[in-house]
Amino acid sequence: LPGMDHASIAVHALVERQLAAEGTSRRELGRDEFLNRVWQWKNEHGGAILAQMRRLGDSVDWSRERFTMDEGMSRAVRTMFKKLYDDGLIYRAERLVNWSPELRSVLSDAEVDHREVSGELISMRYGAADPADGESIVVATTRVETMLGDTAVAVHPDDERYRHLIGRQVELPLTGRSIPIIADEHVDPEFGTGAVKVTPGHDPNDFAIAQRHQLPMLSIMDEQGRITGTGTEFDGLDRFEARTAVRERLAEQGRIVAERRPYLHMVGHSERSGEPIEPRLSLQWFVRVGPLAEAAGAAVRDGRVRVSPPELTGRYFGWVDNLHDWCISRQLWWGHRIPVWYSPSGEMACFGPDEQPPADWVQDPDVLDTWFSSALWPFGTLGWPEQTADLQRYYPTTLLITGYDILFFWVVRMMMFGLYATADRGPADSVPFRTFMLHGMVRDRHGKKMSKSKGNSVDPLAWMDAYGTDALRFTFAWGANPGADVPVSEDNVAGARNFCNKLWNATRFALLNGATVEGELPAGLTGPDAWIVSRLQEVIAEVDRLYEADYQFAKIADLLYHFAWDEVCDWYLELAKVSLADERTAATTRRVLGEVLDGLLRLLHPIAPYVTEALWTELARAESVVIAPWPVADEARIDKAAEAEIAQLQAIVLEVRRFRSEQGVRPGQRIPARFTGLAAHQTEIRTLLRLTEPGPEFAPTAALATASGVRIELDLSTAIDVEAERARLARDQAAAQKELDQTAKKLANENFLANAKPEVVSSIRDRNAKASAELSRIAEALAALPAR
RNA sequence: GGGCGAUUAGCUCAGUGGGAGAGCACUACCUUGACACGGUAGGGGUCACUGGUUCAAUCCCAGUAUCGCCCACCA
Repeated sequence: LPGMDHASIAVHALVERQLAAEGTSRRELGRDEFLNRVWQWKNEHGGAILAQMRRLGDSVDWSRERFTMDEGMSRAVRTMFKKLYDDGLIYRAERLVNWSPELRSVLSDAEVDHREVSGELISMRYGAADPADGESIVVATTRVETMLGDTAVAVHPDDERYRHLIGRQVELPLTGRSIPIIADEHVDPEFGTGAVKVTPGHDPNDFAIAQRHQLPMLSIMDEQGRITGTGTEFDGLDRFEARTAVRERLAEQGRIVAERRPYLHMVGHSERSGEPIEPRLSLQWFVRVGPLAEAAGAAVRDGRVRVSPPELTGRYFGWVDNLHDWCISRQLWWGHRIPVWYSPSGEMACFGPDEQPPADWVQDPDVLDTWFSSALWPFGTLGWPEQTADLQRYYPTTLLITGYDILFFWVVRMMMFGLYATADRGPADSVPFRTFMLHGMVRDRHGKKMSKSKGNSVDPLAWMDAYGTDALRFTFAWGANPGADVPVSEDNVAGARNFCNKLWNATRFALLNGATVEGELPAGLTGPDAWIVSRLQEVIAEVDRLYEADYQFAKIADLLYHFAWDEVCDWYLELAKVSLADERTAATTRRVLGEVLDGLLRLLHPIAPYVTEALWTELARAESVVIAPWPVADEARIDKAAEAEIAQLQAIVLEVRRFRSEQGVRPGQRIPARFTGLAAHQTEIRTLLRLTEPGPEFAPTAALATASGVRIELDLSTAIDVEAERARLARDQAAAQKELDQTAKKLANENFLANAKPEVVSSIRDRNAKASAELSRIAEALAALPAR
C-alpha cells in the first residue's frame, strides 16, 4: 500500500512561510481558508512524491494508495482516540511543555533538538543590593529574563553556607516581590554559587521543585514568547529583548556579580522551525503510555516481534522502557482535530466517528500529532476498525523496513497502538509486524550527513537521469550493511551503472548467440557448463541465506556483482565462445547460457528492476520477470568436481597470462607451448590465451605447471627477458619457502596438532604440500632457463 | 553525565582464533568479433595504541586515544 502521512508541522512551516511572503498569515486567512490552501499545496506536491516512488520502481499496489488524512484513516483516528479516551488512557492537563513561539504550538519532547549554544552565565544578587546592607544571596543563570517569574531560591539542605537562610524571605529585584529561600536535594552545591533561582513556569527542573514545595507557578510569557503579566516595565518585550533589558537594569542596580562569556550549554530547539523552544505552562492532551509501552516492550522481549539488526534492540528498549506521557495536541490546524467537544456549561465529552455532539457544543480547536495517525498505518489502511477481509488477510504484516531515525517516532508508536487496537486477536496476532528492520541513512562519500547548508546533498533525480534508476538502487543496496549508514558518491553510482551496462552487453551477446531457456537443461553436463550451473545453485542458496540471516542487502548485491562479472562474464562467456563455435557443443552451451542468465536476472530483479525486466522478457519470451518465480537452488546440480576442474584450468591460464604480461609478449605474438596432463580443455586454454599454440619440439623450455598433474611448457626462445623471469621465479621461490617454513613449524607443534580443529590441520597440511610442490616446480623452471 | 558503535589499502567499507579482502582511485600493456561504462597483468596495509588470554590474536578480554551516533532537567 503506497501512501503518505500529512506531516502537520512540516507543512505548516512551509505553507505559513508562503503566506508570510504574500504578506498574510494563517490567522488572517482563518481556519477554513488556510486548510484550503494546504489541500491545494498537498495536491500539487504530494503527486511529486508518488512520482518519485514510481520512478524508483517501487513495487506496490497503486490502486490502494492511502493518506493519513483520507476518510478511512480519519475514521480510524477518531475510533482510536475514543477507545483510548474511554479506557482512561487519554487525559487533559496543564503541564510545562515545549513551546514553539514561532509555530505558537506545543511540541513533543522528540520534536526538540538539543544544540550547544554560546550564551552567558550571569551571577546576580537577590536581597540586599549591597551585602553590607542586609541578607542577600547570589544565584547564577543563563536566562536572566526568567527572574521575573521566580518564586523561590533553592539551596542544598546540607550546604553550610546557606543553612541560616533557609526559610527566610529575600527581595526579588525589579519586581517588588519577596520570595522564600528553600532547601532541595536537587541543587548541586558545587555548581555556580550553590544557590538556584526557581522559575517553575519556565524551567522543567524548577517546575519539579515547585511541585515538591507547593510554590506558586508564574507564567510570564505569552504564546509568542513575549513577557506578559509581570507588572514590570518589561511586559510586551520579546524574550530575547527582555534578556538584554533585564540584564542592563540589574547592572545599573549593581546586582550583577559576575559574568561568564562565552558560556557553552545545551538549549532545546524546535526541530522544524529552528528557534529555541520555551518551556511554558499550558493545557494539553496526553496519552498515558504506561500500559501501552509495557506491551510494546513485552512483544519484543518474548520474541513475537523480531528486531533487525539485533544490535538495535537495546535502543528500542531504551525508548519503550523510559517513555514519558505523549503530548498529542498541537495548536495547529492541519491535521485530525481532537474529537472532544465542550458544552456551554464547561462540560466535555469525546464523540466517536458515528456520534453527533449537540449543536451548541464546540469542538476543541487543536489537532493531533501527526504520528498519532501514522501509528495506525498497519491496520488503519486495511480498514480497521471494520473487520475487513484485508485486515483478516494482511494483519499482522510481515516486515517493516524503515530508517533508524524514526524508530521512536513511528516504530514504537505503531507497536503501542497496534497491540492495543487489535488486542482482541490475541497476543501473537496483535503485533503490527512480525519483524522490523532498521536501515541506515544515506550519507555523503565521507559518511557525513547530507545537508543543504553543508552543500553536500545530492539530487537523486539528477543521478537517475545521468546513470539510471537501477544504478542508484544498486548503489543503495551495495552500501546497505546492517546497522550502518550508507555512504554514496557519484563514483559508486557510476560503478553500479557500469555493472548494469555489463549485464546488458553480456545478455545481448548471449541472445545473439542463441541463448535459450527452452527445453530441459541437459543432464550430465561437463566442464564449464557443469561448473557455472553448479555455481548458480550455490549463489541462489547464498542469496537466500543472506536475506534470511539479517537482510544483508550489501552482501547480496556484492555476491551477485562478482558472480555476474567475475564468473559469468569473465570466464563462462569467454569459454562459451569456444564451445559455441563447435557444433557438437553449441546447443548445450546455448541452453546453459540461458539457464544461468535466467537465474541471475531473476536474482538481480529486486535490486535492478528495469534492466533485468528488459533483458529477461527477451530471454525468457515471457510476460514479466516481476511475476516470475524466485529461483530455487537445485542441490543435485552442485558439482564440486567440475568446480575443481575449472579452478585448475583458471590457474593454468592465469599463470601463462602472468608470464606473457611480465615478459612483454605482444598480443599478436605467439608462444609455442606444449600441454601435458590436461586433455579436456586444451582448446579452451588456447582460446583464452588466444596466442599460444602447441609446439612438439622446442628448447629451451620453462615448465609452468600450476596444478597437480598439469603442465604447460613454453618455448622461451620467444621470451624477451630471461632475467626477468629468473627474478620472478626467485621471488616466488622465497614466498613458497616462507610458506613451507611456516606450515612446517605448525605441523611440528604438538600443541597445535592437539588443539586445532581437524579441518584447520588438514588445510595446513594441504598448504604445506602445495608449497613443497611449488618449490620443486620453481626449481625445475629455474633449471630450464637458459644460463646467464 | 550515561549508553552504543567505529578505528583494516589513497577514499568508502566488508571480513575471520590458524594463508590480509572488495569497489573506486593508481601503474603497465591492449582500437582482442558482447562490453574502453571494456580486457589483461600489477603496485599498495606492522588490521589505531598498550597490555592480557591462547600452541596460535587483525579477530577474544582489559585499558588508552581519536571519531561518530543516541539519550540526558546541572541553573
